[in-house]
Amino acid sequence: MYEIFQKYIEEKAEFTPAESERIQSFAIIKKLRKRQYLLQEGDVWKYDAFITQGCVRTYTVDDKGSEHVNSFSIENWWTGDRESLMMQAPSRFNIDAIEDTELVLFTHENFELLCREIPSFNHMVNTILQRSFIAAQNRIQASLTLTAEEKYLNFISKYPGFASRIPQTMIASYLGMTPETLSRIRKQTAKK
Amino acid sequence: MYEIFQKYIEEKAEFTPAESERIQSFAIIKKLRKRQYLLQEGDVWKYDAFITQGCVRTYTVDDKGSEHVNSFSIENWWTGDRESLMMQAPSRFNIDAIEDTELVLFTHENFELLCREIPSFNHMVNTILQRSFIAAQNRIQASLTLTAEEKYLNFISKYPGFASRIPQTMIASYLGMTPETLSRIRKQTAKK
DNA sequence: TCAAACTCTTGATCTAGATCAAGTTTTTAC
DNA sequence: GTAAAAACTTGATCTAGATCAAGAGTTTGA
Repeated sequence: MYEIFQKYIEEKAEFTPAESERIQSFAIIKKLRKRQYLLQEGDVWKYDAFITQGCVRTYTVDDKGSEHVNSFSIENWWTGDRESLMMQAPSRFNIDAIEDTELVLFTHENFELLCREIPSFNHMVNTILQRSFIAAQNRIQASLTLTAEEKYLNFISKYPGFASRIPQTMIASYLGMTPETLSRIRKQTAKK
Repeated sequence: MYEIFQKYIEEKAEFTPAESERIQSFAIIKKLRKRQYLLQEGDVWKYDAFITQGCVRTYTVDDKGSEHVNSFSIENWWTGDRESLMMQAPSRFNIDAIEDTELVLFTHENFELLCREIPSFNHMVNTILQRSFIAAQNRIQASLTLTAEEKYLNFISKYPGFASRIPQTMIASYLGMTPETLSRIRKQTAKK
């Protein structure tokens, strides 16, 4: 499924055939079965990972054993733990597959090499990072200003399609509320 | 106060004298009096802004007129609205000075030019962006997992010194709680 | 320098959402 | 195909933190 990644980068920037080949030469294809881990808490994350098919979640587990979902990533998105990658430190996060998933991985050394060698690749990566940062800012803003119901409505309007493929329990966790609260909200909003 | 910025970039990367001069040639020095705006909601943000002295806050105002503080930035940090900058769209944020403040501004065109011309500048900017993203992720994680008291303790341990120069009302807003709640938490924790 | 306007504190009360509990439906795995 | 395990729903009750209110500092600006 490398073609999906190929198509993605060609939409974002221009590459010569030689550059495309260079990029592909570093790509590692990885498949995950549903529930399989991509990263476990305590391990150091070493890749830049792009999803070509499927869906993963990034979450932490607290002292009481409850899970807190930090993010979902589906096809045409990136995943991983940037903090662990950058600091070369053990990750606080777990990442596992919600569905059978296919990814394209690059070791971070190779990824940085590509950034240095290919200006348009570097520029693309930078743009993606900026967008990720903006999305994170918006999520913070939402968590400060919205009620539980507004958070849910905001979520489904921002990510239509997610609600149908991700269990409600996980969505509730992502939104910072209990599954019971989400269930009641859904009942409420369905009426309207 | 350009020297403070000079010192900052030299700690982050290596620059030839010609490069340093090139960077400085684009710098705009800006001073803000306490309460003065750097950016008002509805305006398009056009700069990359570094604080050499002082402190600003970034916040939104909701329909009911209440303010929600998104972030504080002090000397040796960057500020601005990346979303407005990137999309060239009116900002949802206000940025104003909590203290008399001095900044170094670059128009975004000049800033991008510097990124293209000077690889170490580009690399530095990229690193900063990555760190900002990581910080945003951590803030999301904290907002999902911590109680009000834990959020406050986390804040003062992460940003010692902030508590003494920023009004409590604003800190409460940043942490997503009311000033009354923060006041009570401070009373509680002072005892221990 | 002094009144007006903020800022912080403390108490009383309220409420959105959490927790606990139990039943129902859906998914999974052999 | 079916039993066990998850996932979801619904109701009853509880609680962290919000809201409302009022007094005590502190800052500010003419």
